[in-house]
Amino acid sequence: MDAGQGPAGHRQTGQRPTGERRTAILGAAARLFAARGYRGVTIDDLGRAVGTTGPALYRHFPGKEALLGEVLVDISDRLSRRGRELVAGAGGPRDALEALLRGHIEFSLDEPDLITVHDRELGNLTEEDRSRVRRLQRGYVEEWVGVLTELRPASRPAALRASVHAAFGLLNSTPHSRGALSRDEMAALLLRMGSAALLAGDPVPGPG
Amino acid sequence: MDAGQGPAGHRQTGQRPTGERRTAILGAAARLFAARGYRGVTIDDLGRAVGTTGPALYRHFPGKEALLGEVLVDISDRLSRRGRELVAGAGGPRDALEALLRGHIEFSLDEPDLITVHDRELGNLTEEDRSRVRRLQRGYVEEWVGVLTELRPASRPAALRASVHAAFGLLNSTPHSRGALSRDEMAALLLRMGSAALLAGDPVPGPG
DNA sequence: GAGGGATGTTAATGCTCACTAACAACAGTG
DNA sequence: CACTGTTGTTAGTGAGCATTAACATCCCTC
Repeated sequence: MDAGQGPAGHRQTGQRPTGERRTAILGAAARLFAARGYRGVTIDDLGRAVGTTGPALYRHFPGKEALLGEVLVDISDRLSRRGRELVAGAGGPRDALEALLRGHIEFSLDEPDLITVHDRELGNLTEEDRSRVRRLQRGYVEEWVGVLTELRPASRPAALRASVHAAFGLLNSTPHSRGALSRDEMAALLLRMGSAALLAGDPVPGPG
Repeated sequence: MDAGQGPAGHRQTGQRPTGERRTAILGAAARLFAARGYRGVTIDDLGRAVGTTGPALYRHFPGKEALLGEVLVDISDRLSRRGRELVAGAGGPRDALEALLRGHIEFSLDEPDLITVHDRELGNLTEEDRSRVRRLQRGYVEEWVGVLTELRPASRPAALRASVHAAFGLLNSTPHSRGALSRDEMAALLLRMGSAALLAGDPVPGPG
């Protein structure tokens, strides 16, 4: 039915297996937006970062806003999808919580740029992209809230949601403490702290 | 030696007791920078927010950058000064930690705008302002680290520092969970979570 | 080897915005 | 009431920047 290739049917030199440039631009965008903010990065900066000039970007994306949109939707999508999978595959709420913590920590240690951009740049999105990202974020939060509901039945949903946001703040702090600890030490520390914080939400922690 | 008034020797109508306009501009700057980011706010926005036009701002500040500088230095200064006082007035490390937590929570609930701007806009500062802010922030962090050192003698300084940054992330999450809980409920929740997180830093929490 | 699509390049274009100029109002002081 | 300093106002001015136009390449297909 078709030639079996993606939208751009190139090969041979191995330079463009499919959308390599596109992916490179998205990566550079995440990195630069994290470092200098959306408004602090110009089209020319982005082009230069991937070895072309600025306007070449318009061959791959309709504009700067769309670029940011794609980056943010991608992060939110990966986080929420991962959360759903982890919870589904866990044995019980305790297991699920640890899996969520480990998953989020892995993400924040591997991709601090994406974490940084994640809710710093919501305001620069199209109305449509913004609501997409918000919906995905809400879904991810509710995944955590669902697990916490089983572990802290005495807490109201509003308190659980606030707890989850607070835990995200804790877990996402890695961009602020770069390099002091090894990756494994940092992961272990965040796991202990995050776990303790989330389970400390109830005024009376012991059994009902 | 002088007329006994500030730099602007006005009164009578009661409109400008001293630098009222100046203070209003700083407040508007904090609010608008928090909402839309430094680059997303124009001089005209700032003027309009305080009932004048944009260029009037230059009668009070040398430029937009100086405005941001003053806001950030002010926050950092208040936080670190407060931290020093609280620790000095505490009975022991346990007391001091609780005082630091309560103080920081109060600040973040009372001035979410300042918290939001605090480390989001460091990159837009003059080199000089940036290093001033960094020095103040470091002092504040070290205040916390000093207290934690007594409570968790088994932890290395790097781990303590990372713990403190993580706790700040947790405590500063309030802008993300607005209005769901009452102020007092939120304060209590953050105190429990922050305390648990900071004391959970050691692999083995018990004595020796 | 001509046609065509994908991808780049350089040169506009037009808007936004920080900052400056030139001028006005006004209060307190001699 | 002239004098002066403070604070505003309305028009520039010039730089930066996203986007578009017009024009090259290159590769693949026929």
